[in-house]
Amino acid sequence: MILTARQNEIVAAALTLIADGGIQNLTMKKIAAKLGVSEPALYRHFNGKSEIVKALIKGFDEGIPEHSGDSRGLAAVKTFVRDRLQQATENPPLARVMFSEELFMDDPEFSGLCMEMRHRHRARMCADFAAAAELGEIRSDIAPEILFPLVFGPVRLLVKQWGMSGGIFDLKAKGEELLAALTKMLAPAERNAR
Amino acid sequence: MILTARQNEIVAAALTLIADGGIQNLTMKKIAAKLGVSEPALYRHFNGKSEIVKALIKGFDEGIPEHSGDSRGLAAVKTFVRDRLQQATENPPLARVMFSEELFMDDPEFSGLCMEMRHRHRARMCADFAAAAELGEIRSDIAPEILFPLVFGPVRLLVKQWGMSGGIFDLKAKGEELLAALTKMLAPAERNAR
Amino acid sequence: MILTARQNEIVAAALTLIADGGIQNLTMKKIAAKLGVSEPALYRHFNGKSEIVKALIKGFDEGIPEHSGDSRGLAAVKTFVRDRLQQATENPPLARVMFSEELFMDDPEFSGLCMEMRHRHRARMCADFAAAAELGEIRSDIAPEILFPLVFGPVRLLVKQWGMSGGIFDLKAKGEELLAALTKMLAPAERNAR
Amino acid sequence: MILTARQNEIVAAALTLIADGGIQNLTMKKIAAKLGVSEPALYRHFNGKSEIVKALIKGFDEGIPEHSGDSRGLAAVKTFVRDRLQQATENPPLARVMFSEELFMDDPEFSGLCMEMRHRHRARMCADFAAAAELGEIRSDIAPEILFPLVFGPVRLLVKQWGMSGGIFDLKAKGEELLAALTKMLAPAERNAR
DNA sequence: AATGAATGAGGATTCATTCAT
DNA sequence: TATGAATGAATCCTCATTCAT
Repeated sequence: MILTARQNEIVAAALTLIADGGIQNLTMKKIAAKLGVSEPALYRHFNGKSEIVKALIKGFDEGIPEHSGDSRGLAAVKTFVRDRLQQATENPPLARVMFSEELFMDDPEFSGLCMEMRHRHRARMCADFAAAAELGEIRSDIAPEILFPLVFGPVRLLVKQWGMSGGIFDLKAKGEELLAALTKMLAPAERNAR
Repeated sequence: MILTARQNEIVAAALTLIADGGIQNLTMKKIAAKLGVSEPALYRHFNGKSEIVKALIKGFDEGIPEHSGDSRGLAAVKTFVRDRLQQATENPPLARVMFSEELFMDDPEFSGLCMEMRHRHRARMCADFAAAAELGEIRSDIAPEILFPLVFGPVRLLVKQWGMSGGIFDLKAKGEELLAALTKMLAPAERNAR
Repeated sequence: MILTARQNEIVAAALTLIADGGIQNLTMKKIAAKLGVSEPALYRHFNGKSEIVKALIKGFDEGIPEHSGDSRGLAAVKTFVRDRLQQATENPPLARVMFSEELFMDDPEFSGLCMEMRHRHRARMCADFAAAAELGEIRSDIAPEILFPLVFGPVRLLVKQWGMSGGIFDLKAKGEELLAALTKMLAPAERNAR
Repeated sequence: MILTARQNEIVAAALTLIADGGIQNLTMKKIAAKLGVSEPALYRHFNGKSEIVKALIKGFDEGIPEHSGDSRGLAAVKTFVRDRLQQATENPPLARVMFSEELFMDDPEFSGLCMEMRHRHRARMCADFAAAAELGEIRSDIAPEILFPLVFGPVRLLVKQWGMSGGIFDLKAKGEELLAALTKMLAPAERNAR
């Protein structure tokens, strides 16, 4: 989906508004005010409010490469995590919205979109977990579908807290601590023995 | 905080509405309709909408005993987790709201309430982690403040997914799987020991 | 009209409320709150809000003797003025309402009541002016119906300003200054010559 | 303050409504109905009800020249009075509202505005009274601050009665009678003179 | 004599959206 | 491409009043 410059401005304004005050704070009037234009002007660029929200949601996917490049297994998982942290760091409002599917979940129009994204990412990560286990990078006594919440639950919580705290701590540093701990915990039993 | 029967009905209706369609779906009109009364009737029982939301948020705390009974360390953490799962199972709408602080975060009136609760629970869990480490129940090479997201990130994610899926899987069973995995991962590296 | 003790309390509360915040501030809820009772309780004592307002308006007449006692002419006018100042001093909220017929004028139910009172007082004063002129107490080159606004316009303005200022100055003293000035101005031309 | 055509229509409608039924009668719905538009349409032209009332109050000042032109002393006072009568005659609803500060007094937002206006006019008149006394146009045995209520109390009462009576008499004619009487009463006591 | 619960009517305001210009 | 004006539907909330207790 390619957006015009104006469309990008609108989506960015919408994101900031949501980050600032939740979905309730996202009104056409406020978007227009943020851009310094009148409300009807927005309708030149989007068919309506939901189109804006949809563009915003789809924008989350941007910057998430479809494939993990040449990395595989544990490395691919870590890269994925680090990319999310990077994304949040670069666009702090995103951090407040990124993992708050419930914001959009209520509207059936958006919940499908969100679910599809979530499932896609999940499937990808599960494949990587399986590869990692096979490669002996991580312990194999935990099912991949359990590994997913084990790894991404903490990541989401961390990003959310960072967003809600207004970016009071160093997200990337804390993220690395988390990854280190996870690495330790997921290490194959033999390694523990060294 | 003791609520009258009618107040409890109102709060329950409000919870259902939020679970159904987010905060946006929580309107006085809809609460009234759910109870089969007129809107103004609600104002006999609560001073306004925010009082209802506040009562709802405070209600989360109910059923969460202040202290962990006689259990300590790891057992206390597990009990806390199981209590949350039980709470969600008993009151499914709660599962959709319980860990969605962002729903209320936008309103400064509620965000304080939520934060206080969160911090209280977190402090309690961190103390339990520290005790568990000291008792040798869990590994001691991970700081308690990292342990917290490591354990509760997955729990939150699981509960949220259960809520959003409409309770399609067995929350308690999946929760036990999660706890089992966490127990494994957090186990002290015996072969490594001293 | 004889009111019970409770009715008097209600009317007094109503007067205070109006003085405090205008007719808009007069609600059954606030009257009830001021008396520490529930709203329905008020309906035991008055048939409704308008009955309360009517009682209040009629109360203005209380303390205004039907006849000027044994005084006549200028003295009767002065007595009437002094009585009004006394009434206001004794019951400051009254000062904010006393001469604000427009407060009630809008409701046809009350405007009649007010008009009748006003006309009655006016007729009485005009008779006194005529007597005063005949007695040679005041100049006779000004028609009584013009004398009325000339004397009571200033009195009303004074009382109103006192009420609105929160009683910041000495109403009676200023009233005497006013009466003195009026006496001078109304003195028969011959007197001026002395 | 320059108002658009629509804004002027709205303010005029508001004035009529207040004149008709007091502040209680001033509702957005009724203003809208009077203009034949929907309620929300009003919000394109004013930010809210209080903005309308404020514009209305400020409008009172319009047509009141800041300075008394080239007239001074007694002439300036008379001009001011005649201007007020003219204003009322031209816009009868204004007559019912013009001197009813208590209508707005309850709302602190408006009472300040009204007081400022009143004080400004009063100061101006007092200066003119002082000048008149110095010029020997009026007697000097009455203090200017007493002269003010003496002159404007009657004027206000007259205008109010005219407004409340629905314009049943000739305001300007009665006003001239009043001015004539005041002129007589305020005339310096020539025979008394030094 | 008093209350708790309820209500229909109405209050101001905000929303996303449309339309003529 | 943008706007000013407008709107129907919805928002929360307050009003005076009634009724069973």
